Amino acid sequence: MTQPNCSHICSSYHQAIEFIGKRWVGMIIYTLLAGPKRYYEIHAAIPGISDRLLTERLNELVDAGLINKKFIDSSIKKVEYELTPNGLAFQEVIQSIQKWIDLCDFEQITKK
Amino acid sequence: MTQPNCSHICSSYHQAIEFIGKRWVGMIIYTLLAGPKRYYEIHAAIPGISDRLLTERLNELVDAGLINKKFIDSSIKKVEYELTPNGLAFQEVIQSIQKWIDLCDFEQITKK
DNA sequence: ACATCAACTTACAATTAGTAAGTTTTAAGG
DNA sequence: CCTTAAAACTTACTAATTGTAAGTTGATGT
Repeated sequence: MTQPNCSHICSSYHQAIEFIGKRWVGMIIYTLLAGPKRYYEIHAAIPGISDRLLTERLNELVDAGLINKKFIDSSIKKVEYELTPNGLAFQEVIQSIQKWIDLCDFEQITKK
Repeated sequence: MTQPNCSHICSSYHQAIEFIGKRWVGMIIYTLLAGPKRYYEIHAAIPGISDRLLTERLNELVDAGLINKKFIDSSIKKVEYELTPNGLAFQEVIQSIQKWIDLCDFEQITKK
């Protein structure tokens, strides 16, 4: 599977995992799996995230094509975010992470 | 799937994705899927990682129970790292990430 | 005995994240 | 309408994490 000096697959995997591993990205996508949400709803659903980082991560996710930003009633202050097909497809990654957590009792891992 | 105010599953998922999302963690596990490796071999297989962070991440992964550290010939300077069963199980997460990358043409996403 | 290599450490600079306060539209109440 | 408040950001600044580069320690090889 892995060549000593890794190439195409390895480097795109590297890029991908560093991108989706950026702080809060996983949680934001997870939250939007339940359907489109307003900015303040996402904020409320993710305890601990700050305005600054939420805005930044949302913009990055929009740039990456995983999220769409919609202005409701063409108003600047009524925004809705929703997953694109690529963002939705990420659900399967989340499910495999959840399976892995169950399998290896992750709570115990982080409680040391 | 997701309740408005997320609970047990959500928070362990959060912990898990923040942990595996820490810089280089994904790459280190990926590299060790090919079998046990010496410190310098892991270092060589992951372009860009520094000594400092490699040591730090390896220690964290050992603490989390995803990697075993073995001293060869009981020498301090001959070390081998290998995945534990929990670490190995992470392979399925990696595979789902790779499927997702193929599906959504990730190269294009990061090249903006 | 000397140089070299593996596996770290340490010190410090640069980047990224967290905190808190301020802005600007929009909507709602009196 | 005039004021207040909320949504969706910005900005300025502090704290934490990462990157860089050099140094340390204990084998190994010649």
